Amino acid sequence: MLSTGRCGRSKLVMASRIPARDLVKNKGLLSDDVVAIRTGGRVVDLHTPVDENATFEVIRATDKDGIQVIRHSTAHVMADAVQRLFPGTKVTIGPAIEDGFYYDFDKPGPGFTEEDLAKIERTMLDVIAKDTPFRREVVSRNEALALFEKMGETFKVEIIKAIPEGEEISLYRHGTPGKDEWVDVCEGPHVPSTGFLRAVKLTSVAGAYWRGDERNPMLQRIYGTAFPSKEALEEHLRLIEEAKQRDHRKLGKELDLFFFDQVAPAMPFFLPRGAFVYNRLVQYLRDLYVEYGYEEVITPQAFDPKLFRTSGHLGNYNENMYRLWTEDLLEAPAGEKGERKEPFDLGKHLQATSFALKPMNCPSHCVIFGSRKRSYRELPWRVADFGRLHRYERGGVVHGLSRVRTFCQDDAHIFCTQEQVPEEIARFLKMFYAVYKAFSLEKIDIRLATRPEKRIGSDELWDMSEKALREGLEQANLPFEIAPGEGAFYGPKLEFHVQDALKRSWQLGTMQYDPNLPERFDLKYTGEDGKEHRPVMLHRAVLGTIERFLSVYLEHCGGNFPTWLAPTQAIVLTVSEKSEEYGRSVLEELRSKGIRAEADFSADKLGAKIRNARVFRHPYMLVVGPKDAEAGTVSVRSRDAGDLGAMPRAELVARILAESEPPR
RNA sequence: GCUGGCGUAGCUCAAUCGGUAGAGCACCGGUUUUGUAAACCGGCAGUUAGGGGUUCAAGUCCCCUCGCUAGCUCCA
Repeated sequence: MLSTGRCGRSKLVMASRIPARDLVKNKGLLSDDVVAIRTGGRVVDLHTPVDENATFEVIRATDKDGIQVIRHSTAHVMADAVQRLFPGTKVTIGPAIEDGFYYDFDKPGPGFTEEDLAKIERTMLDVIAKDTPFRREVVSRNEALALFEKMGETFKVEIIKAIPEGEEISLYRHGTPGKDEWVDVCEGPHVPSTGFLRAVKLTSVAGAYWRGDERNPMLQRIYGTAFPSKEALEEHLRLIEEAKQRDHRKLGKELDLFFFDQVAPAMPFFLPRGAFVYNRLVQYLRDLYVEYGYEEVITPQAFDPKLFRTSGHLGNYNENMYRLWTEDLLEAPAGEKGERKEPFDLGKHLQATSFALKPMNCPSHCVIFGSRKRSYRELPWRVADFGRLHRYERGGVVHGLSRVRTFCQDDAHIFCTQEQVPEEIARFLKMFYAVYKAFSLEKIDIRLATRPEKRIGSDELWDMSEKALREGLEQANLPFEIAPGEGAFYGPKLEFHVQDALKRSWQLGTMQYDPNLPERFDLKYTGEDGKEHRPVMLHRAVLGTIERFLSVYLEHCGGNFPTWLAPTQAIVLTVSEKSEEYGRSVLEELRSKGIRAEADFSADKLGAKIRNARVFRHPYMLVVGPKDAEAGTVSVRSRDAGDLGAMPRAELVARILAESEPPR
């Protein structure tokens, strides 16, 4: 079930086929760590019959594909253990995933508990200890259906029925035949025997919909992971622990950056230190906007719902919009001659009239564009907006700063001609890469998301828009992948997937091609030919939202903001209260030079002050005592470089100022 | 929204079977005057998220609401 590979020619060439194991053995390549081979473009395990003359390469337990084989095999062992411990539980699917595997179960009664996981894990270890081989068997569709119908495995029956006619159906068994054998319909591949599974761990349990559709019944999903060795598993668990330590919600509290309160669910309160970082990010972008030719506007917060009816958002995204009512809306408007045919429906009336908090900036920018006659000479017009947006996100999806109900995008729209699109994309990409380099986020994968099934606009229009984005990428000479059907309903988009220090990938910035809004707002410019033309609109954001970017960046840098972004760049620590006067003069000098400095003049011992300062991860700690006062120095301890020794005050000031601008 | 889990002082966490709500940090006061990762003493701090119920007795058991959380679904 790893993938839906094809194997339609098995009947014709049976005579010359041998198990992959024999093929590997014949070539003298069989060793303990071989779990599968790659041949004819697919991965098959050692149980699978292959052409005896096939060319192949071996896949070892430590190879990427080998680990997938191990994980999927572990999923089988887990399902075996679950069905043994919880009779009546039905199996569904159990694929290998990025960090491990899962298996979805239909369990009668209550779900699995943490204690259940421990029990299941122990039973799995028993199965592994018995080291029985995985056995592969090819059966007919009817044999497979009969077997799983008899077992009452209704989900498996559904899966078998969905396998296309003519495709080979294989079963995999492990355990002792006639005794404790376990069978699953499965395409493989699997490891040779259960004993190959040396390092397994169940991690969590959660609900998941059958076939990923929320209209379907919810199943119980158990997540686990497996590695070729105990050491690799431990390293993985260590990384998870590290990620927990860097969780931006934890760092936000520790560093006094932001917090949440029940009075405004999923809406962050930025404290002074967090607000500084937030504003510094915005300032950074504003500076780049000067360089890249953007103009910033400020637009209203709340709008007559007519605006969103024009844009098409009302109706489609009604349930995600915050609406405002005012006292006067609660009364029925006076009808014509005081007579009304239908009773007053307050709900409908409010829906029609109450203002909406803007969930995006684009409609306002269309209003601005359309507010007067425009010339082709004005294009491309790049209009930026740091407006506050609100979206009522469903309860289960909000998460720290990464998914909130009020946020700010580093939003801009580019109104231009069709011909200008590739050039604009290239220009955006240049800025995008400059920004991410400045944050040392340098591994970026680009995906071109193309037309989805549910969409508006003609195929010709989509052909043109997708071509424009593609040409932009090609012009910038950047590699990209296609994400078929992943585009927005109104146009294709570029997604930027950014990898952080812990090798996790995040989608942050975006660029979207939108031929829809200019149409709906009937936007026009006068061309060189004196005639009216429809402009094209590009939506784009570099960071995405400030909030989400901050969550990713916090975890990326572990709270160690670079000097240019740190809310406090240096903290003065006096050795004793006797040095307060000198410390104060250092503090004032730094501040007078525009350095963000603080001081700890408390009666704590120096060790305690250093410890406190380290918790806040200030880039510089400046120890001052009688010796420094005497020499006019500060003893500098750098967060990143350690003890730098005594330094003249002017030298320190120069050093910090040199680090106070973002890298370019 | 769905399936689980959780909610105790500003923070991190205790509280046995349903039997007097407690500790460290932070904060406030005092002692100490310190040279590179936590000095010492004392004090303040709680409608145990909110509401209802069971019970002689509820932080603990049951129900509802709110919030958080792991996933699922969603993300214009």
